[in-house]
Amino acid sequence: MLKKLTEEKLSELLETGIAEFAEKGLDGANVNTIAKKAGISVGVLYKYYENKEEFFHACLRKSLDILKSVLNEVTQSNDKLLVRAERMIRAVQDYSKEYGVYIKMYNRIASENGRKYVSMYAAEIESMTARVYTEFIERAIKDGDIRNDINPRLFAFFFDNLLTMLQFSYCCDYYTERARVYCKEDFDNDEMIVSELLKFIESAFTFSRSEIVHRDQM
Amino acid sequence: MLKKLTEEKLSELLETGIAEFAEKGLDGANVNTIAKKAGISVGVLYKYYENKEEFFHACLRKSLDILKSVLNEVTQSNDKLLVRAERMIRAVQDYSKEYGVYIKMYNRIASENGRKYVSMYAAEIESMTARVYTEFIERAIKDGDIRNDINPRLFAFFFDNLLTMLQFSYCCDYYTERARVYCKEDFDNDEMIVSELLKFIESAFTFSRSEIVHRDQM
DNA sequence: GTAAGACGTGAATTATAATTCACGAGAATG
DNA sequence: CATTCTCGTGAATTATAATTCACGTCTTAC
Repeated sequence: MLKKLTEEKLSELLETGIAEFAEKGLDGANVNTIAKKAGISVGVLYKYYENKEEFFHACLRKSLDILKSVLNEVTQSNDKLLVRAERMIRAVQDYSKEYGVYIKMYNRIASENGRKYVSMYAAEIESMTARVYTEFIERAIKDGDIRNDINPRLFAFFFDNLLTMLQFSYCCDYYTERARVYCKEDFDNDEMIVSELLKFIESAFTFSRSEIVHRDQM
Repeated sequence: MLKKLTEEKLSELLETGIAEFAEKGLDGANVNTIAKKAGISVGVLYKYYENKEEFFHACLRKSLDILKSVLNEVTQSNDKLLVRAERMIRAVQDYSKEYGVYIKMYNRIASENGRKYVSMYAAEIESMTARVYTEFIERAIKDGDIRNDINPRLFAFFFDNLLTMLQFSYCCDYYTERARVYCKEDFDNDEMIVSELLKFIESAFTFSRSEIVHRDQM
């Protein structure tokens, strides 16, 4: 059973690795199994990658690059904050099926502890979104689109926290179950999620305490 | 080097296990190492636990029980939502040092995939908070303390998402780095975090769009 | 068409770590 | 005080999975 050379086999190998690592983690996944599933021999895997960990990092990198490019696409726009927020929420929903494994990979490094590379990845990955969100919020404040009594960096942080958890909820077993515990059948109702989350975010960003007429005082 | 019997040695063993599993995960941690660190022999560990996985579950259970009891304590109160929210945020800050390992353990099952027990744990752990938060929001709506145009379960979900991410940010390497990327030095300013997060939550819960006077239109 | 070089193969090797067990040592029973 | 029973010890065993390498096939250059 001899194949010629490898071309997009390499890509397939990475995809197989991603699937396995996403499911079992760096320590849990088995290199021999990955090679077999990818239809190549272990030997050649080691021709391309020094060792298991290096291979893992290659898988991780590919995952993150894909996520970054998707994010980049979704982030590009000059719309108002809430319009962008809605676009992003919908993107999370739409891409969760297709890019679920990559999100799982993201979730995996995110739960690694005590490894030097963790904070490297964090800095790399989060810097982009942090900058984008923060700048956007700053601009929105300057333009008078949203309240001006907030710390843009922190609000960007909270905003991303909500989106991140939403991603996990759609893609990772535990978080999916958790979301179902909270939301019951509404979790399957994409429109409901969009509108309620937008409502939540909109209020947080739009209003300043002092100018409010409390509904319950009507 | 012969000890008598084991008493709170068992507890120490669990704590040692928790520390290791929290750091390296089920697959990454080494049973022999754990036993050695706990000052007992591997053999006796296997007298008490069928195998590594069962031991892991014992560690997990202990972690979760502790977290649940802390949560229970913090959750108990008849105060208004925002007062409770503030108490919870502060609790997250205060307990993050002391209970950091348990949160890491929580983070670990949360990032496990494709294991039957994951959804069991999720249902068990999240049910409690989901019920508490949801009921509380429902009551607040009925009492007219907060807006009534929201889905209580979803808002409870979003609220817990924010708290969960805050916990992770204080306890888990990746999330800490991520928080720092977003918040810079403000992440060390506990009061700042409390007040901004409260501001974020307060608006989300308190105001309904139609009754707002936009500040930027002044 | 053939010899050298390049590359993939997968069984064999090795490393690591889970699990066992023959051996005391102390406690309990008589 | 002897006997038995209980329980901990840690080196030895075994299981699992990472890594290697002797071999074969294909490619290419002449």
